[in-house]
This record gives sequence, structure tokens and C-alpha cells, in this order.
Amino acid sequence: MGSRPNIKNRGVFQYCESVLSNNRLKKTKPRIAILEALSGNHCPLNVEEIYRKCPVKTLDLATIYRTLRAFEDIGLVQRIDFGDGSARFELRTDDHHHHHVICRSCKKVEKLPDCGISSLEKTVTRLGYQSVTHSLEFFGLCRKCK
Amino acid sequence: MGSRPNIKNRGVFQYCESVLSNNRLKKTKPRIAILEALSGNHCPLNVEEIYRKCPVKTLDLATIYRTLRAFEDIGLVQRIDFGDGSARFELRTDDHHHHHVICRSCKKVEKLPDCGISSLEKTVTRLGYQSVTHSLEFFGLCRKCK
DNA sequence: CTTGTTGCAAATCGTTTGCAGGACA
DNA sequence: TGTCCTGCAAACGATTTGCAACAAG
Repeated sequence: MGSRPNIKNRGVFQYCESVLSNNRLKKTKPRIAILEALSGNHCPLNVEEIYRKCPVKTLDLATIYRTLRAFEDIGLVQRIDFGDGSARFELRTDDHHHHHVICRSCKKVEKLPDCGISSLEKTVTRLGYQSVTHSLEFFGLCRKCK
Repeated sequence: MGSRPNIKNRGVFQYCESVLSNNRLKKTKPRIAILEALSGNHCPLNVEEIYRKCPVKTLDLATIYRTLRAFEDIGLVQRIDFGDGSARFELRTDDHHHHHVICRSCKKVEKLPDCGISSLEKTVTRLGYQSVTHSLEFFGLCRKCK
């Protein structure tokens, strides 16, 4: 929810750590590992994928779920739903706000440049809503899939 | 996916029934009941809500799930995801394509006029995607909730 | 030291599936 | 009548929770 300073990969970690301490969340191994898994990726990961990418020996799925929820609450992470039954998560640092195209067949995920739905967002604000966010996903068949 | 003739509430049922027969789906009591539940509503319903609205004595959740999937396949129904763990469904008759605002606090749902994200959709098409659809939901706090 | 955090196991919730009986065209 | 559809029960996958042991500030 807060401001999201423009951070280069270099400083992503310091930024994350400062957000943690600002919110009185302890800096633990599981949390660091999850941040690493998310930061090393170009597209949103689900819990299973995060689990596989985490180098921590004993790391429980429950911990990942709890951690992601906590990160979401403080705005460190963005929850994304592709409508396939599992939630995805993306680090919410600087990068401009964006959305995705998902191939209905091969499930490839591509980022779209910019957001560009400001007009609808204005309508929502005009309806009296505050702290407005949105979720937008495109689905289609990519070139390879037909 | 097919064309969606402009239907007034009056004729919604005849329309639905014709879609059923066009797709060789039998007109059964559970299916009629589910269509009634959906047509009598202004906002998308989840399976639990449909279940409660259905006057049929013995109607199983499994039947509702199967029916909704079948309806979705023939374009009679639109699946909508509010990211809260359960899928919603909306009758897909005439009404112009639209999206929703959901209050983060009281969960109130409002329709938004028109869609208006054609520019992003063009970008997606330009990337080579075919049969492009999208899912867009806004979240915020409505007037009453602060 | 004190509270927040974790791992483990069990519970829960939404959704799907197999199957035998029943209803529509 | 033959096939599609349904109810029931059981299976499933994603996510949550209780609790006692543990670790960060």
C-alpha cells in the first residue's frame, strides 16, 4: 500500500529488509529464502514453485503460506490469480505496475507494458471507492500454440 | 464465445433453452433451477449461493459444479474470480461486457459500465495472441466502509 | 527474556471423480 | 431404448490452524 521506491536488483534486498523491520517482522531464514526465490524470477510463482526454489532444508508449506500472507499485508508482495486454482505471488518492489498475458494452452506468462486502465479506475473512484486496486489478466493462445 | 443476442429478462429463459438444445444438452430440473438462480441475480454467485437459491429438493453440489462447467463451455455462463478462494458465475446473455468493483470490507459488488481496456487488448493481439479474453476486478473501500 | 515464528500434523474448504440408478429425447 | 444426467460418497488439492519447540531482537 505504501510508496514503492525505485529499486534496482542490487538494492532489492535492502529494500525488503527495511520494509520488514518497519513492520516489526523478524528477519528469519525462511523469509529470506522466500524473498530470494521471488526476486530471482520474472513471473509470478505459486507456493509449490516457491517451495521448490527454496534452499532451506526444512521449510514447511504452512510457513510459506503464512509468510506470503504477511508479506501481502505489508505490501511487499502482490497476489495474482490466474484462475487455475492456485494463487501466484510476485515481489512488489519498484517495477512499474503491470499485468500479464497467459497462454491458455502452454501457460506461458508474459508481462504487458504499463497498465493503462486509468479511465476505469477513475470511474471507480468517482463511485466513492478508496484505496482502489485491481487485478487484470489476459488469456489467449500464443503463436506457438496455434 | 458465440454471439449473444440482446435479450430482455422476459426472454432470457427461451434464449437459455435454445442454447441448451443447440448444444445437445438436455433440459433437466437441476439445470433449469440453476439458470433461475443465476437469472434472478444482479451479481455473480458462487456455488454455495446458487445451492441455497435452488428450490430443487435434492440437488447436489457436484451437479452444480458439473452444470456450471458445461454452461461455461457453451458460453452460457461466465466464470469470475474475486480472489477469495471460490469461483463466481454470472449469466452471460446480452448485457454488454462489463467488470466489477468489490468492497474490500463489506464485499459489496457493483457493476462497472462498459469495459474500456481495448488499448491493452490490442497490445496483446499484437504480441500474437488469439482468442483473447481477460479478467478484470477492482477492489476498494466503499463509501459506507470508510 | 519475551514475543514472534516455525515445523509438524491434522483439519478445513472448494472442487472433482467413480459409479450405479434414474430421467430426458 | 439408449444415452445423457444425477445423487451419493469418496478422493483430491490448495490452504489454514493448533500447538509445542525454537530463534530473533
